[in-house]
Amino acid sequence: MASRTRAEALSRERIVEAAVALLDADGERGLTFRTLTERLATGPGAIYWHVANKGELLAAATDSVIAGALTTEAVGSSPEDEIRAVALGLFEAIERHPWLSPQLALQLSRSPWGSVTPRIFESVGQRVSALGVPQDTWFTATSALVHYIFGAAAQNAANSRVLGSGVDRAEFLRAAANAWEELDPGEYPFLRSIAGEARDHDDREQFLAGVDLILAGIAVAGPGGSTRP
Amino acid sequence: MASRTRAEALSRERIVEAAVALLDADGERGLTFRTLTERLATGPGAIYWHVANKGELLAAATDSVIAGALTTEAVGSSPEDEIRAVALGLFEAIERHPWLSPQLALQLSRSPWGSVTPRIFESVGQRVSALGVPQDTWFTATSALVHYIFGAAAQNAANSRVLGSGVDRAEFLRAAANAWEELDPGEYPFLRSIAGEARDHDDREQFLAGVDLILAGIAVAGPGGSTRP
DNA sequence: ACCTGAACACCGTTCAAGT
DNA sequence: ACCTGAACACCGTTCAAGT
Repeated sequence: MASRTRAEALSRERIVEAAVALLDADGERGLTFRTLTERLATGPGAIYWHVANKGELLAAATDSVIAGALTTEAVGSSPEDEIRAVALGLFEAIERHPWLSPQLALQLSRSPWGSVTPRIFESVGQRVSALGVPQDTWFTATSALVHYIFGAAAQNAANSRVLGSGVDRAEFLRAAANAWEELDPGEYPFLRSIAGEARDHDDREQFLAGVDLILAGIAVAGPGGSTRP
Repeated sequence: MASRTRAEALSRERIVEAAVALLDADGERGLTFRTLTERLATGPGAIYWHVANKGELLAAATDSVIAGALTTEAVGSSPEDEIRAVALGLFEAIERHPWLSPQLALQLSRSPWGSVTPRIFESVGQRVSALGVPQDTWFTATSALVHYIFGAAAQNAANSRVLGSGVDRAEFLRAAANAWEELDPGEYPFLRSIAGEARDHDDREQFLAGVDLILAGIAVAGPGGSTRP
């Protein structure tokens, strides 16, 4: 214990930084107060002096990574392109840090007024408000975009996690498609029908197609108000 | 212990049923093997005979509730109306069982090829394929709808959970809107601008507006292919 | 085949005590 | 003000033993 050199004074930032490293290395089960104290060469009490509990620590780790992903915004020519860039930035952040997706969902479902969700809503919402559609559609449009980004990125992260563990991508997609094709035709006609096209698709391309679909909806639903009869 | 009447033989269904009841009563922290064995008047070993581990139990509980929500489909006149009905059914299931939303996100991000996600994709996707848009847009369209449903419902469930604990709805919305209005105008111009309209809105109405927005996008993006230049 | 229940390894958190 | 580290309550899971 005395042999371990203490780098510098403990701080909230250093703790969050270490937490992110542990999460990146081993997922959520990799982050415990035991592993954290070992890495920081302290006791649990020291961490509790800077952080209220584990939930707050996870929230802070999530917030830190998301903030980083949102600041690297490529300035696009159009609001649409900027929205695509922000969406892709979040998509890639979740791909790099797969533990983010359950965590984002937890933040969303536990305290949507926390710091992470507002940050993302603000970033997307600013571009939505620049699209030139009526203000009363801004919130709905932003919601649709943000929720789609979270969900699609989560699903993609799950795939790449499997792929990360030494599985061939083509083989994985083939296996998944085959599994879908072997579903009961009476019960799962839809999944069977799209199994073929799932076999060879580009994840990023597919993701952006969804963003574009929602952008198209915003453009058409905007001027005319609701499309519902 | 001997005083407790054992209702009938233990089974996977009885265990899942008890798990749902515990989750409904106290959320995810309400379900432990201690509370479960007490409720079922057995030991942990008995439960492990029917269920592999806690993760599988949570997945089974989620699957059971979702299956119930999907079978109560109102047969609508148009595919659009049926999609709205399915969406609203899921929305209300998540509202009734708030523990569903983190759980659905977890299922999605851990094993999208599990039983819950395919079930929902199938139900929505069947209606999407009946919309008359080209087949190569089906998957994207279904993804956008499903992810939006999950995300928006999660956010709504978080709100109603706060409201459930004896907080007045109007007061809550006012407090949230006020909090948004007090954000740094330089950093959060968008959230500030929509704070007013958040003050009085109907949750279900708002949710369906998002579904309609995506439906509009499907209709317009469908025939012409991608809208991206 | 199905169930019992003590035991195990591990976890988040607390707190009196130090500096 | 900040840190130490033993201790506590609780958790999921196992397994030899029963029926």
